[in-house]
Parts: sequence; C-alpha cells; structure tokens
Amino acid sequence: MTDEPVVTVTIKDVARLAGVSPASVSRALADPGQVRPGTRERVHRAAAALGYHPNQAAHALTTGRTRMIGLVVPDITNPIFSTIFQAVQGRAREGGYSVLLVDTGEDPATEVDLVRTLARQVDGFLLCSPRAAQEYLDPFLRATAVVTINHRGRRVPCVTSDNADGARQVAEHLLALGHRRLAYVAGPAASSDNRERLRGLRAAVAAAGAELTDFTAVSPTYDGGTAAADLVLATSATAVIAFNDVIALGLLNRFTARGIGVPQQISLVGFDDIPFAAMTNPPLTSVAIAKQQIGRTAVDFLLDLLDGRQRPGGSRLMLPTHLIVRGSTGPSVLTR
Amino acid sequence: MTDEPVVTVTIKDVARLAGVSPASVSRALADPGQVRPGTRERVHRAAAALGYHPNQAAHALTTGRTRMIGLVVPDITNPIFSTIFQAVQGRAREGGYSVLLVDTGEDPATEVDLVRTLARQVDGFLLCSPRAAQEYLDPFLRATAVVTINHRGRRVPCVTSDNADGARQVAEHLLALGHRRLAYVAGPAASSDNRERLRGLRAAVAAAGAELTDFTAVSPTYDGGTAAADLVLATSATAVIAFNDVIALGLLNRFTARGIGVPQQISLVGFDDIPFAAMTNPPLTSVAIAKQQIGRTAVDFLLDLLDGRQRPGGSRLMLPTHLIVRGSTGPSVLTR
DNA sequence: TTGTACGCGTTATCAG
DNA sequence: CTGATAACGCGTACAA
Repeated sequence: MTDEPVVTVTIKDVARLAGVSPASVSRALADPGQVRPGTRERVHRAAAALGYHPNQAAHALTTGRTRMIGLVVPDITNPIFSTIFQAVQGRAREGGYSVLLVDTGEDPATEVDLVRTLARQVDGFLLCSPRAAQEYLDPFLRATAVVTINHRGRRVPCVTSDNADGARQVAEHLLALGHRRLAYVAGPAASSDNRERLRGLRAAVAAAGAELTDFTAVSPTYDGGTAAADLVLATSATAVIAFNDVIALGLLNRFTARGIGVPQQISLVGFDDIPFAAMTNPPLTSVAIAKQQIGRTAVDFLLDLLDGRQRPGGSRLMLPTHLIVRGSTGPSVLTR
Repeated sequence: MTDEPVVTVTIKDVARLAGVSPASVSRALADPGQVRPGTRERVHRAAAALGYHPNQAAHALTTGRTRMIGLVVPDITNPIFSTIFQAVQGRAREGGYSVLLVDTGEDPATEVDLVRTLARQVDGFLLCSPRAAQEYLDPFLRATAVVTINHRGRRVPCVTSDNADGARQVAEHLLALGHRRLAYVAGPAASSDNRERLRGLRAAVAAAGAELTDFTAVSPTYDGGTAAADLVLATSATAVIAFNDVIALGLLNRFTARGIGVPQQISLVGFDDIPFAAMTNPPLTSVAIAKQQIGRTAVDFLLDLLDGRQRPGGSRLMLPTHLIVRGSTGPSVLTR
C-alpha cells in the first residue's frame, strides 16, 4: 500500500501538466466550447491524471455561489420528510448540488435562527412546512432564493399537495360508511397544511349535515397522538381523522391499549401515507401525497430560480392527493 | 415594509465603522484575548450593528476548513439514522459546524462515489454503518478525518453498540421462554453490526444446545422483512430475531397477514428500538441502542480529531445495549 | 483562441 | 496590541 502523499492539486498543477495557462484550464472545464478541441483534450487528460477536483470554497468566493441548497424540515424522524430528503438529494445531485439538511425540531425560533445563520452558506432554501410566521422569514426571502413545500407562501414559489381535496375524500369516505360524528386531531396551527385539511373536512361535513369536532395534538408526533387519544374517546365520535400518519399511529396505539378496535368500534384515517402506515393491524387508511414528486419538483423550481429561468414571485404547483383504503373499511353502521 | 437593500457586509465594513483595521476585526472575533478590551468592545458593537456574518467561503479558502461535517447513512428513512442525525446536528451546531447529510441508498458504489466527491467540502466524515469495503475507503481516510458509527474500522476511531451482548440478551431471553429453534433474518453482509449480532446469537444458542437458522433479507428495509417472512415460516422456528426493527416490522406485517400470531404462535425480536417499535399490537420486543449518545459521542470524536486533540488511529468506544421487552412475552412453550 | 492580471473576503505573517 | 501586506484557489475582464 503506497502511502501516497495527499497533496492538494490545484488548477495550476493541471495547467502546468497540460502546458497551458490556468485560465485555459478553467475555461476548458467550465465552458468547453470556448476552447480549441486539442487544448481541451489535453486539459481534460491532465485533470483526470492528477485527480483534480475544483476547490469549492474558492469557486464560491469568486462566483458567490456555493452549489449547496438548504433543506429545512420540522422533524427528519417523520418518514414524510426523510422521503422528501431522498428525492431532493437525488435531484440536487443531478444538478451538481449538495444538500444541507436542517432539522428545526418543530421550533419556530430555531427555524428562524438556523435559516438566518445558514443563509450565506447556501444558494437557496427549500422550506418544508415552515412553522415560523411569514414575517420573520420575509427578510431572508429577499436575500435568498426560497421555495416552500407544503406551505402556501406569499410571493414565494411553492409546491403543495391538494390538502383540501384529500380531506374531502376522507370525509366523504367516512360519511359513506355511515359515520355522522367525526373528530379531527389537528397539527400545528402555523401549518398551512393543517388549515387546509381542516377546511376541506369542514366543508364536506357541513354539506352532509354531519358533525366535526377538532382537537389539537400537542405536537405532530407519535407521542402527540398517544396523548390526544383519550380526549377523542371522551367524545361520541365514531371516526377519527389525524393531521398526519404519525399522529394516527400514536392514536392507534392508545386506542388498542384501551381495547378500542379499529375499524370495528372506531375508524381511523391519517395523512401522508408513510410506509409504516401499512404495517399496523389493521393497516391504516391514509391520504397519499406525492412525496418524491414534491421533492424533485421543488428542486427544479429552486434551480430555475437560481439560474434566472423563473421570476421569484412565480408559480405555485399543487399536486393531487388520493385516499388509500387498506384492509377492511369497517362496518357501515357503528355503535359503541 | 422597508425594502432594505440586501447588502453584503464584509469585514472591511465592520473595520471602518469600528475605526480599526480588518485584521483587528478578525482577531477580535476569532481570538478575543489577543486584543485590547476597548477595541474588542467597539468591534463587537460594530459587527452587531451591521449584522456581520463572516463569509464562510473566504474563511474556508484561507484556513482550509469548511466547518462542515458529512454524515453518511445508508437510508435516512430508517428511524435509527434520522435520530442519529438529530443528535449529530445538535452537537455539531454547538461546535459551530453544519451537517451535510448524505444518503447512499444502501449502495456501496454510491457511497464511495459520494464520499469521494464531497471529501473536499467537509472537514470530516461520520460514516454510519458503511457498506463499502474498507479498501475503497482507505484512501479517503488518510486525506480526511473519519469516525465510523456502528462499524469496526481498522485504524479509524469508531463508536459502536455492544451488538454481541445485545444479541446474547435476546437469545437468552428467548431460550428462557422455552424456544429451542430460533431464526435470524440477517442484514447486509458488509455490515459489521450484522456480523456481531449473528456471532452473539450463535454463541448463546450453541451454549444452550439449541438451534439457529439464518436467512438474509434482500435489504434491511420494511419490504425486505416482508419478503423474508415466508421463508422463515417454512422452517420450524418458533422465534425470530431480525437484524433491525424495520425488518422486524416487515416480518410482523406478513406474519399477521398469514394469521400467525405474535407472540402467541411465534416470538419476534428486533434491533435498534425505533419509536415505531412500540406501536404494533403487540408491541415489538427490541434491543435498545444509545442513539443520541452515539451521535453526540461521534461528533466529539471527530472534532477532537480535527483539533488535533486525538490521534487518528485512536479510540474505540462501545456503548451498552439492553433488551426492551414490551407487552406480554408469549407462552413459555410454543406449538404450531 | 489564449495568457496576464486582478479581485473575491478572510486569515496569517511580520513590522512597528 | 495593532496595521499593512501577502497569500488561499479560482473566475474573468482585458489584452494579445
């Protein structure tokens, strides 16, 4: 094993070996059309021979672009966000970008703080379900390119799911099964997803003359769901919709512990369709959102923004959702 | 709303406002003890007034350090790794570092490729359960600081769980319940965790004169577990140990679908103790590993390495594991 | 088409 | 303790 000296090979080394100037190396690599084929060839050969990789710091210093995008999520432990991360990383890499992941721990203050301190290190942000109030983020949005995910932002390009429609599907599904008293365990008030889901539910329930009670989970987590379960059971609701699958799984755990069967005695529907939703017994009925597509699309938006191919105020893309009914759907008339 | 011009405030601006040279600003901020209290005070005031944040690219260019660490994981969707990420991010931030997350998709080639291209952008790597063969990584280990997590590396500091002991606890637990024929659904062959768990199981089972069959899941994922379930059921095993909880959950799903009760007809134990393990009915018995502590410790190791407070070949820390028995543990004599 | 020279923002060296 | 100055590696006007 040769203890090869780990040297830092710079653009000058490549230039010397290729017998050209550093400027030509830079051009041959960045804009091949600008240099004569012969020269280009020698440069590439030399670069390969030396294993040359441009120094990103120097590149960033001169161009002002870091070729990194920041992905900000409330909780990477939630499968919805880790799945989005994978899609984002894949697409970003295709465009030559790396991903700086930021977990805010569901805390608005942390979110603002981290976005602030990292703003200079990335070319742009992908903000997933931001919890901070828009006014705190506004200053950064002017300085940095931003695309929001699952959040209706003012004057910010965003890619969202059609939450209201998903909620409508859920409500109509439950109503068709004969349920008249529904309960909704809500997520963070700052979440626009949450507002839209609640809006969709209310509309559908009102149209049917049925009843909807809503609770708020202390946090959109498994434990948050467990904690909310008893409140829900204290009502006369026969069907429960959760803000997301993670909450739903928490609810399910507590229901089971109290001997309440799903879907025999109560129906339970979540949102997001995370992989683990299929795992319970019975499996969880859920609203599927296009996670991979969301991630890829958001990256495309951001890169377009960075390359000036799109105006900042621009587009908003809403991707469809659809109900996934798993296992048996329960009796059409419920009693307790 | 004032459309404040988004200016780039540099060290020179601070210097001008404070009435000192750029060099003094740099010193006042980086090494306060090296400058007179009065000057220091004015500099800090000026920096705060202007909202000065050092340009990381320029800093990196001169010092050769990016203040970023790369966290490489096989699959961020696995709760074990997302939890470790959170711990790593927390500790890294305390030390002024950001985290570049890299998901290799369980693919050794991708792992090597990503580590190679990112090596210059980070000060060091945290390699979680690397799947690539050591020899491919060796060159980078010389050029870049590396700490492995859950992987026994040669000449690389590493923090691991006591897998063999956890496996022993599992085996003895199952043997005490009366099981004589155990099955192990293994993880990736390249995983040292997997090898150690298998070793621990074999030792305990052999000592008791019992029997152990091992299978290999096509991938250490939920789907991998589902796919392996039928093979396991084709044997006469009465208890199944999975390489990790995610596989175990996949197994459980398929068992349930086939009407096999856990723990009535078969016992199931996983590894890692992810949050969702408590969620199933009955909840999954699992081996808990110290996720947060692993993350924090690994960062500490890496930062020590970077600051020369520790020699590269150095320490190996093995953190204890313990069995978490949830719900009923099943009959002590099993029949099918 | 190619080379020279300068600047990006910061830190390190070396006088003072 | 402080200021001027040189470097870090690269991109890019400008000149040739």
